[in-house]
Amino acid sequence: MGRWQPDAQVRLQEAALALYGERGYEETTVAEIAERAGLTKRTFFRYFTDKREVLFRGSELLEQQMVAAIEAAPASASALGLIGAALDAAAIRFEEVREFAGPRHRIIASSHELQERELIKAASLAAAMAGALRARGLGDTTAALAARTGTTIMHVAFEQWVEDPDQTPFQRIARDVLAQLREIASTG
Amino acid sequence: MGRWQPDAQVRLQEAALALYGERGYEETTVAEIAERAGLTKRTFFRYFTDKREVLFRGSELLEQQMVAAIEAAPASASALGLIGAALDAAAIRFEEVREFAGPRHRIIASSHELQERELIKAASLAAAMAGALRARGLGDTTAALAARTGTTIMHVAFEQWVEDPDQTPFQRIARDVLAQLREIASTG
DNA sequence: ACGCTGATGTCACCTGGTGCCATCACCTTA
DNA sequence: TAAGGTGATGGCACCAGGTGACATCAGCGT
Repeated sequence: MGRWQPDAQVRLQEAALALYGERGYEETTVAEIAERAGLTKRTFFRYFTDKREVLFRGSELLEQQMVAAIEAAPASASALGLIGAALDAAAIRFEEVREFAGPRHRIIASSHELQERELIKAASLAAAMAGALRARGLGDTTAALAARTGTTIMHVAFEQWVEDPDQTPFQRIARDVLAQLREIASTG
Repeated sequence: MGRWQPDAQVRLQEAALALYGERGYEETTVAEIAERAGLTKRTFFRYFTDKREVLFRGSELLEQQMVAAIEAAPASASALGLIGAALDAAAIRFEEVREFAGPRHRIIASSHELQERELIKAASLAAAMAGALRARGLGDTTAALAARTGTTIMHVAFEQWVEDPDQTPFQRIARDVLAQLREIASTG
Protein backbone atom coordinates (compact mmCIF):
# COMPACT_ATOMS: atom_id res chain seq x y z
CA MET A 1 0.00 0.00 0.00
CA GLY A 2 1.35 3.37 -0.98
CA ARG A 3 1.72 6.45 1.06
CA TRP A 4 -1.44 7.93 -0.29
CA GLN A 5 -4.92 6.53 -0.47
CA PRO A 6 -5.71 5.76 -4.10
CA ASP A 7 -8.42 7.38 -6.19
CA ALA A 8 -8.12 10.83 -4.71
CA GLN A 9 -10.03 12.31 -7.63
CA VAL A 10 -12.93 9.89 -7.26
CA ARG A 11 -13.07 10.51 -3.53
CA LEU A 12 -13.27 14.24 -4.15
CA GLN A 13 -16.09 13.74 -6.63
CA GLU A 14 -18.07 11.57 -4.24
CA ALA A 15 -17.54 13.97 -1.36
CA ALA A 16 -18.62 16.92 -3.49
CA LEU A 17 -21.75 15.20 -4.80
CA ALA A 18 -22.73 14.19 -1.27
CA LEU A 19 -22.16 17.61 0.26
CA TYR A 20 -23.77 19.53 -2.59
CA GLY A 21 -26.79 17.27 -2.15
CA GLU A 22 -26.93 17.53 1.64
CA ARG A 23 -26.18 21.19 2.26
CA GLY A 24 -26.53 22.73 -1.15
CA TYR A 25 -23.88 23.90 -3.58
CA GLU A 26 -23.44 27.45 -2.35
CA GLU A 27 -23.31 26.46 1.29
CA THR A 28 -20.56 23.93 0.68
CA THR A 29 -16.94 24.98 0.92
CA VAL A 30 -14.12 23.51 -1.10
CA ALA A 31 -12.22 23.04 2.15
CA GLU A 32 -15.12 20.93 3.44
CA ILE A 33 -15.14 18.76 0.35
CA ALA A 34 -11.42 18.20 0.65
CA GLU A 35 -11.66 17.41 4.33
CA ARG A 36 -14.37 14.85 3.70
CA ALA A 37 -12.10 13.22 1.13
CA GLY A 38 -9.18 13.26 3.55
CA LEU A 39 -7.31 15.90 1.55
CA THR A 40 -6.79 19.64 1.52
CA LYS A 41 -8.22 22.52 -0.46
CA ARG A 42 -4.94 22.84 -2.37
CA THR A 43 -5.17 19.26 -3.63
CA PHE A 44 -8.79 19.73 -4.72
CA PHE A 45 -7.64 22.44 -7.08
CA ARG A 46 -4.96 20.17 -8.49
CA TYR A 47 -7.65 17.79 -9.72
CA PHE A 48 -10.37 20.25 -10.67
CA THR A 49 -9.95 23.71 -12.07
CA ASP A 50 -12.77 25.07 -9.94
CA LYS A 51 -15.60 24.23 -7.56
CA ARG A 52 -18.03 23.59 -10.42
CA GLU A 53 -15.94 21.34 -12.58
CA VAL A 54 -16.09 18.47 -10.09
CA LEU A 55 -19.65 17.79 -11.31
CA PHE A 56 -18.76 17.70 -15.00
CA ARG A 57 -16.15 15.03 -15.38
CA GLY A 58 -17.26 12.81 -18.23
CA SER A 59 -18.53 15.56 -20.48
CA GLU A 60 -15.48 15.14 -22.74
CA LEU A 61 -16.34 11.46 -23.10
CA LEU A 62 -19.90 12.28 -24.14
CA GLU A 63 -18.53 14.78 -26.63
CA GLN A 64 -16.12 12.23 -28.10
CA GLN A 65 -18.79 9.61 -28.46
CA MET A 66 -21.26 11.91 -30.14
CA VAL A 67 -18.60 13.17 -32.55
CA ALA A 68 -17.52 9.61 -33.29
CA ALA A 69 -21.11 8.68 -34.07
CA ILE A 70 -21.30 11.49 -36.59
CA GLU A 71 -18.04 10.40 -38.19
CA ALA A 72 -19.17 6.77 -38.37
CA ALA A 73 -22.57 7.40 -39.89
CA PRO A 74 -23.25 6.20 -43.44
CA ALA A 75 -22.36 8.58 -46.24
CA SER A 76 -25.97 8.87 -47.27
CA ALA A 77 -27.08 10.37 -43.98
CA SER A 78 -28.81 13.74 -43.98
CA ALA A 79 -27.95 16.51 -41.51
CA LEU A 80 -30.73 15.51 -39.13
CA GLY A 81 -29.79 11.87 -39.69
CA LEU A 82 -26.33 12.67 -38.36
CA ILE A 83 -27.84 14.42 -35.37
CA GLY A 84 -29.96 11.35 -34.76
CA ALA A 85 -26.85 9.18 -34.76
CA ALA A 86 -25.19 11.48 -32.24
CA LEU A 87 -28.28 11.35 -30.04
CA ASP A 88 -28.22 7.57 -30.14
CA ALA A 89 -24.67 7.71 -28.83
CA ALA A 90 -25.76 10.08 -26.09
CA ALA A 91 -28.56 7.69 -25.19
CA ILE A 92 -26.10 4.89 -24.50
CA ARG A 93 -24.03 7.13 -22.24
CA PHE A 94 -27.03 8.48 -20.35
CA GLU A 95 -28.43 5.02 -19.63
CA GLU A 96 -25.05 4.04 -18.19
CA VAL A 97 -25.19 6.82 -15.63
CA ARG A 98 -28.94 6.92 -15.05
CA GLU A 99 -28.44 6.23 -11.35
CA PHE A 100 -26.54 9.47 -10.78
CA ALA A 101 -28.35 11.59 -13.34
CA GLY A 102 -31.29 12.55 -11.13
CA PRO A 103 -29.43 13.80 -8.05
CA ARG A 104 -26.83 15.52 -10.19
CA HIS A 105 -29.52 17.20 -12.26
CA ARG A 106 -31.29 18.49 -9.17
CA ILE A 107 -28.07 19.93 -7.79
CA ILE A 108 -27.35 21.72 -11.03
CA ALA A 109 -30.90 23.01 -11.26
CA SER A 110 -30.51 24.54 -7.81
CA SER A 111 -27.59 26.79 -8.74
CA HIS A 112 -27.25 29.53 -11.26
CA GLU A 113 -23.49 29.06 -11.39
CA LEU A 114 -23.81 25.38 -12.16
CA GLN A 115 -26.35 26.02 -14.88
CA GLU A 116 -23.91 28.40 -16.50
CA ARG A 117 -21.27 25.71 -16.50
CA GLU A 118 -23.68 23.17 -17.96
CA LEU A 119 -24.63 25.55 -20.73
CA ILE A 120 -21.05 26.16 -21.75
CA LYS A 121 -20.45 22.43 -21.83
CA ALA A 122 -23.37 22.18 -24.23
CA ALA A 123 -21.90 24.98 -26.32
CA SER A 124 -18.58 23.16 -26.44
CA LEU A 125 -20.38 19.99 -27.49
CA ALA A 126 -22.22 21.86 -30.22
CA ALA A 127 -18.96 23.33 -31.49
CA ALA A 128 -17.37 19.89 -31.63
CA MET A 129 -20.33 18.43 -33.47
CA ALA A 130 -20.37 21.34 -35.89
CA GLY A 131 -16.75 20.58 -36.68
CA ALA A 132 -17.57 16.97 -37.39
CA LEU A 133 -20.45 18.02 -39.61
CA ARG A 134 -18.26 20.41 -41.58
CA ALA A 135 -15.74 17.62 -42.01
CA ARG A 136 -18.50 15.69 -43.75
CA GLY A 137 -18.98 18.51 -46.20
CA LEU A 138 -21.81 20.48 -44.67
CA GLY A 139 -21.69 24.24 -45.00
CA ASP A 140 -20.75 26.40 -42.04
CA THR A 141 -24.22 27.69 -41.30
CA THR A 142 -25.88 24.34 -41.83
CA ALA A 143 -23.35 22.62 -39.59
CA ALA A 144 -23.73 25.21 -36.83
CA LEU A 145 -27.52 25.06 -36.98
CA ALA A 146 -27.70 21.29 -37.03
CA ALA A 147 -25.22 20.92 -34.19
CA ARG A 148 -27.01 23.41 -31.94
CA THR A 149 -30.32 21.84 -32.81
CA GLY A 150 -28.83 18.56 -31.65
CA THR A 151 -27.99 19.92 -28.22
CA THR A 152 -31.43 21.53 -28.01
CA ILE A 153 -33.10 18.19 -28.64
CA MET A 154 -30.75 16.52 -26.20
CA HIS A 155 -31.61 18.94 -23.42
CA VAL A 156 -35.35 18.89 -23.96
CA ALA A 157 -35.30 15.11 -24.09
CA PHE A 158 -33.01 14.91 -21.07
CA GLU A 159 -35.37 16.92 -18.93
CA GLN A 160 -38.23 14.60 -19.76
CA TRP A 161 -36.09 11.49 -19.30
CA VAL A 162 -34.56 12.39 -15.96
CA GLU A 163 -37.92 13.05 -14.33
CA ASP A 164 -39.83 10.22 -15.98
CA PRO A 165 -41.30 7.80 -13.42
CA ASP A 166 -41.69 5.15 -16.15
CA GLN A 167 -37.98 5.24 -16.96
CA THR A 168 -38.65 5.45 -20.67
CA PRO A 169 -35.39 4.96 -22.58
CA PHE A 170 -33.67 8.18 -23.57
CA GLN A 171 -33.44 7.06 -27.15
CA ARG A 172 -37.21 6.79 -27.51
CA ILE A 173 -37.79 10.19 -25.96
CA ALA A 174 -35.11 11.83 -28.10
CA ARG A 175 -36.62 10.37 -31.27
CA ASP A 176 -40.02 11.70 -30.33
CA VAL A 177 -38.58 15.13 -29.66
CA LEU A 178 -36.73 15.08 -32.97
CA ALA A 179 -39.95 14.15 -34.74
CA GLN A 180 -41.72 17.06 -33.06
CA LEU A 181 -39.03 19.42 -34.19
CA ARG A 182 -39.47 18.20 -37.76
CA GLU A 183 -43.15 18.87 -37.51
CA ILE A 184 -42.65 22.37 -36.13
CA ALA A 185 -40.31 23.19 -38.99
CA SER A 186 -42.58 21.81 -41.67
CA THR A 187 -45.78 23.49 -40.42
CA GLY A 188 -46.90 26.99 -41.34
CA MET B 1 -25.50 70.45 -8.51
CA GLY B 2 -26.05 67.58 -6.16
CA ARG B 3 -23.62 65.99 -3.84
CA TRP B 4 -23.10 63.08 -6.21
CA GLN B 5 -22.34 63.07 -9.89
CA PRO B 6 -25.36 61.74 -11.76
CA ASP B 7 -25.51 58.54 -13.83
CA ALA B 8 -23.24 56.49 -11.63
CA GLN B 9 -24.48 53.30 -13.26
CA VAL B 10 -23.80 54.52 -16.77
CA ARG B 11 -20.35 55.74 -15.77
CA LEU B 12 -19.57 52.33 -14.35
CA GLN B 13 -20.71 50.66 -17.57
CA GLU B 14 -18.61 52.92 -19.73
CA ALA B 15 -15.57 52.49 -17.52
CA ALA B 16 -15.95 48.72 -17.55
CA LEU B 17 -16.39 48.51 -21.32
CA ALA B 18 -13.34 50.68 -21.86
CA LEU B 19 -11.12 48.79 -19.43
CA TYR B 20 -12.24 45.35 -20.57
CA GLY B 21 -11.42 46.43 -24.08
CA GLU B 22 -8.06 47.98 -23.27
CA ARG B 23 -6.61 45.51 -20.78
CA GLY B 24 -8.85 42.51 -21.13
CA TYR B 25 -11.60 41.28 -18.84
CA GLU B 26 -9.53 39.08 -16.54
CA GLU B 27 -6.82 41.66 -16.11
CA THR B 28 -9.29 44.31 -15.06
CA THR B 29 -10.18 44.74 -11.41
CA VAL B 30 -13.53 45.89 -10.11
CA ALA B 31 -11.69 48.43 -7.98
CA GLU B 32 -10.11 49.85 -11.14
CA ILE B 33 -13.48 50.15 -12.86
CA ALA B 34 -14.90 51.94 -9.86
CA GLU B 35 -11.92 54.26 -9.60
CA ARG B 36 -12.23 55.20 -13.27
CA ALA B 37 -15.87 56.05 -12.64
CA GLY B 38 -14.96 58.09 -9.55
CA LEU B 39 -16.54 55.55 -7.18
CA THR B 40 -15.56 52.62 -5.01
CA LYS B 41 -15.72 48.87 -5.36
CA ARG B 42 -18.57 48.71 -2.86
CA THR B 43 -20.70 51.02 -4.96
CA PHE B 44 -20.02 48.97 -8.09
CA PHE B 45 -21.59 46.00 -6.37
CA ARG B 46 -24.63 48.04 -5.44
CA TYR B 47 -25.40 48.58 -9.12
CA PHE B 48 -24.27 45.24 -10.54
CA THR B 49 -24.48 41.87 -8.87
CA ASP B 50 -21.07 40.86 -10.19
CA LYS B 51 -18.19 41.76 -12.45
CA ARG B 52 -19.86 40.14 -15.50
CA GLU B 53 -23.30 41.65 -15.22
CA VAL B 54 -22.07 45.12 -16.13
CA LEU B 55 -21.92 43.96 -19.76
CA PHE B 56 -25.45 42.59 -19.86
CA ARG B 57 -27.71 45.44 -18.96
CA GLY B 58 -30.41 45.57 -21.58
CA SER B 59 -30.93 41.85 -21.87
CA GLU B 60 -34.20 42.13 -19.96
CA LEU B 61 -35.38 44.70 -22.48
CA LEU B 62 -34.58 42.40 -25.38
CA GLU B 63 -36.44 39.63 -23.60
CA GLN B 64 -39.48 41.82 -23.03
CA GLN B 65 -39.61 42.92 -26.63
CA MET B 66 -39.30 39.45 -28.05
CA VAL B 67 -41.99 38.15 -25.71
CA ALA B 68 -44.23 41.08 -26.61
CA ALA B 69 -43.77 40.30 -30.29
CA ILE B 70 -44.94 36.75 -29.71
CA GLU B 71 -47.97 37.97 -27.78
CA ALA B 72 -48.86 40.49 -30.47
CA ALA B 73 -48.59 38.16 -33.44
CA PRO B 74 -51.75 37.25 -35.36
CA ALA B 75 -53.72 34.28 -34.09
CA SER B 76 -53.06 32.38 -37.29
CA ALA B 77 -49.31 32.33 -36.80
CA SER B 78 -47.50 28.99 -36.69
CA ALA B 79 -44.82 28.15 -34.13
CA LEU B 80 -42.01 29.19 -36.45
CA GLY B 81 -44.05 32.20 -37.48
CA LEU B 82 -44.05 33.32 -33.86
CA ILE B 83 -40.31 32.78 -33.66
CA GLY B 84 -39.94 34.87 -36.78
CA ALA B 85 -41.91 37.67 -35.14
CA ALA B 86 -39.66 37.52 -32.07
CA LEU B 87 -36.59 37.65 -34.30
CA ASP B 88 -37.94 40.73 -36.05
CA ALA B 89 -38.20 42.39 -32.64
CA ALA B 90 -34.64 41.37 -31.87
CA ALA B 91 -33.54 42.83 -35.19
CA ILE B 92 -34.85 46.26 -34.25
CA ARG B 93 -33.02 46.17 -30.93
CA PHE B 94 -29.76 44.96 -32.46
CA GLU B 95 -29.71 47.67 -35.11
CA GLU B 96 -30.17 50.25 -32.37
CA VAL B 97 -26.99 49.11 -30.61
CA ARG B 98 -24.97 48.10 -33.65
CA GLU B 99 -22.25 50.56 -32.72
CA PHE B 100 -21.46 48.81 -29.45
CA ALA B 101 -22.21 45.27 -30.58
CA GLY B 102 -18.83 44.56 -32.16
CA PRO B 103 -16.54 45.61 -29.29
CA ARG B 104 -18.85 44.03 -26.74
CA HIS B 105 -18.97 40.80 -28.72
CA ARG B 106 -15.18 40.62 -28.94
CA ILE B 107 -14.82 41.15 -25.21
CA ILE B 108 -17.29 38.38 -24.47
CA ALA B 109 -15.63 36.07 -26.96
CA SER B 110 -12.32 36.55 -25.15
CA SER B 111 -13.54 35.23 -21.82
CA HIS B 112 -14.95 31.90 -20.81
CA GLU B 113 -16.70 33.45 -17.83
CA LEU B 114 -18.46 36.00 -19.99
CA GLN B 115 -19.55 33.37 -22.48
CA GLU B 116 -21.13 31.44 -19.63
CA ARG B 117 -23.05 34.51 -18.63
CA GLU B 118 -24.20 35.12 -22.18
CA LEU B 119 -25.40 31.56 -22.50
CA ILE B 120 -27.50 31.74 -19.37
CA LYS B 121 -29.04 34.97 -20.62
CA ALA B 122 -30.00 33.11 -23.76
CA ALA B 123 -31.46 30.31 -21.66
CA SER B 124 -33.47 32.83 -19.69
CA LEU B 125 -34.70 34.34 -22.92
CA ALA B 126 -35.69 30.93 -24.24
CA ALA B 127 -37.60 30.18 -21.05
CA ALA B 128 -39.48 33.46 -21.31
CA MET B 129 -40.37 32.83 -24.95
CA ALA B 130 -41.46 29.29 -24.14
CA GLY B 131 -43.83 30.73 -21.57
CA ALA B 132 -45.30 33.10 -24.13
CA LEU B 133 -45.70 30.26 -26.59
CA ARG B 134 -47.48 28.10 -24.04
CA ALA B 135 -49.76 31.01 -23.28
CA ARG B 136 -50.79 30.88 -26.92
CA GLY B 137 -51.76 27.25 -26.55
CA LEU B 138 -48.68 25.43 -27.73
CA GLY B 139 -47.79 22.21 -25.93
CA ASP B 140 -44.91 22.15 -23.45
CA THR B 141 -42.48 20.30 -25.67
CA THR B 142 -43.36 22.26 -28.77
CA ALA B 143 -43.01 25.53 -26.90
CA ALA B 144 -39.65 24.58 -25.42
CA LEU B 145 -38.31 23.40 -28.77
CA ALA B 146 -39.52 26.41 -30.70
CA ALA B 147 -38.20 28.86 -28.12
CA ARG B 148 -34.76 27.29 -27.99
CA THR B 149 -34.68 27.08 -31.75
CA GLY B 150 -35.37 30.80 -31.76
CA THR B 151 -32.31 31.56 -29.65
CA THR B 152 -30.24 29.23 -31.79
CA ILE B 153 -31.21 31.11 -34.93
CA MET B 154 -30.61 34.39 -33.15
CA HIS B 155 -27.09 33.44 -32.16
CA VAL B 156 -26.08 31.99 -35.49
CA ALA B 157 -27.46 35.05 -37.25
CA PHE B 158 -25.85 37.38 -34.72
CA GLU B 159 -22.41 35.97 -35.33
CA GLN B 160 -22.75 36.56 -39.05
CA TRP B 161 -24.25 40.00 -38.57
CA VAL B 162 -21.70 41.34 -36.11
CA GLU B 163 -18.74 40.46 -38.33
CA ASP B 164 -20.33 41.39 -41.62
CA PRO B 165 -18.36 44.09 -43.45
CA ASP B 166 -21.40 44.86 -45.63
CA GLN B 167 -23.57 45.62 -42.60
CA THR B 168 -26.39 43.48 -43.89
CA PRO B 169 -29.48 44.04 -41.73
CA PHE B 170 -29.96 41.50 -38.97
CA GLN B 171 -33.48 40.83 -40.10
CA ARG B 172 -32.37 39.63 -43.54
CA ILE B 173 -29.69 37.37 -42.09
CA ALA B 174 -32.04 35.90 -39.50
CA ARG B 175 -34.62 35.14 -42.17
CA ASP B 176 -32.03 33.36 -44.25
CA VAL B 177 -30.91 31.33 -41.27
CA LEU B 178 -34.48 30.44 -40.44
CA ALA B 179 -35.01 29.30 -44.01
CA GLN B 180 -31.92 27.14 -43.81
CA LEU B 181 -33.18 25.54 -40.64
CA ARG B 182 -36.46 24.73 -42.37
CA GLU B 183 -34.54 23.08 -45.15
CA ILE B 184 -32.41 21.04 -42.77
CA ALA B 185 -35.52 19.79 -41.01
CA SER B 186 -37.36 18.89 -44.16
CA THR B 187 -34.47 17.06 -45.87
CA GLY B 188 -33.67 13.40 -45.40
C1' DA C 1 -32.52 74.53 13.80
C1' DC C 2 -33.98 69.68 13.51
C1' DG C 3 -34.28 65.26 11.87
C1' DC C 4 -35.05 62.17 7.84
C1' DT C 5 -33.56 60.09 3.52
C1' DG C 6 -30.65 57.99 0.24
C1' DA C 7 -26.30 57.46 -2.21
C1' DT C 8 -21.88 56.70 -1.03
C1' DG C 9 -17.54 55.50 1.66
C1' DT C 10 -14.98 52.55 5.05
C1' DC C 11 -13.79 48.48 7.16
C1' DA C 12 -13.74 43.77 8.33
C1' DC C 13 -14.51 39.48 6.72
C1' DC C 14 -15.27 35.03 3.95
C1' DT C 15 -14.30 32.13 0.03
C1' DG C 16 -12.47 30.75 -4.49
C1' DG C 17 -8.29 30.27 -6.60
C1' DT C 18 -2.95 30.32 -7.30
C1' DG C 19 2.20 30.44 -6.69
C1' DC C 20 5.93 28.75 -4.08
C1' DC C 21 8.31 25.84 -1.30
C1' DA C 22 8.52 21.92 2.06
C1' DT C 23 7.68 17.10 3.01
C1' DC C 24 8.19 12.33 2.60
C1' DA C 25 7.21 7.45 0.95
C1' DC C 26 8.68 4.96 -2.90
C1' DC C 27 11.86 3.84 -6.70
C1' DT C 28 16.20 3.65 -9.06
C1' DT C 29 20.97 3.21 -9.27
C1' DA C 30 25.49 2.59 -7.90
C1' DT D 1 22.82 -0.38 1.68
C1' DA D 2 23.20 4.40 1.01
C1' DA D 3 22.40 8.30 -1.99
C1' DG D 4 19.57 10.73 -4.82
C1' DG D 5 15.44 11.43 -7.76
C1' DT D 6 10.26 11.52 -8.30
C1' DG D 7 5.59 12.63 -7.56
C1' DA D 8 1.52 13.40 -4.74
C1' DT D 9 0.49 16.07 -1.10
C1' DG D 10 0.53 19.79 2.70
C1' DG D 11 1.29 24.51 4.30
C1' DC D 12 1.41 29.25 3.75
C1' DA D 13 0.96 33.69 1.88
C1' DC D 14 -1.52 36.25 -1.15
C1' DC D 15 -4.95 38.33 -4.50
C1' DA D 16 -9.62 39.35 -6.13
C1' DG D 17 -14.64 38.85 -6.01
C1' DG D 18 -18.31 39.59 -3.11
C1' DT D 19 -21.07 40.92 1.33
C1' DG D 20 -22.63 42.76 5.84
C1' DA D 21 -22.59 46.51 9.15
C1' DC D 22 -21.95 50.98 10.17
C1' DA D 23 -20.50 55.85 9.32
C1' DT D 24 -21.00 60.03 6.53
C1' DC D 25 -23.22 63.89 4.68
C1' DA D 26 -25.93 66.95 1.13
C1' DG D 27 -30.50 68.10 0.40
C1' DC D 28 -35.20 68.19 1.82
C1' DG D 29 -39.26 69.14 4.53
C1' DT D 30 -41.07 70.91 8.87
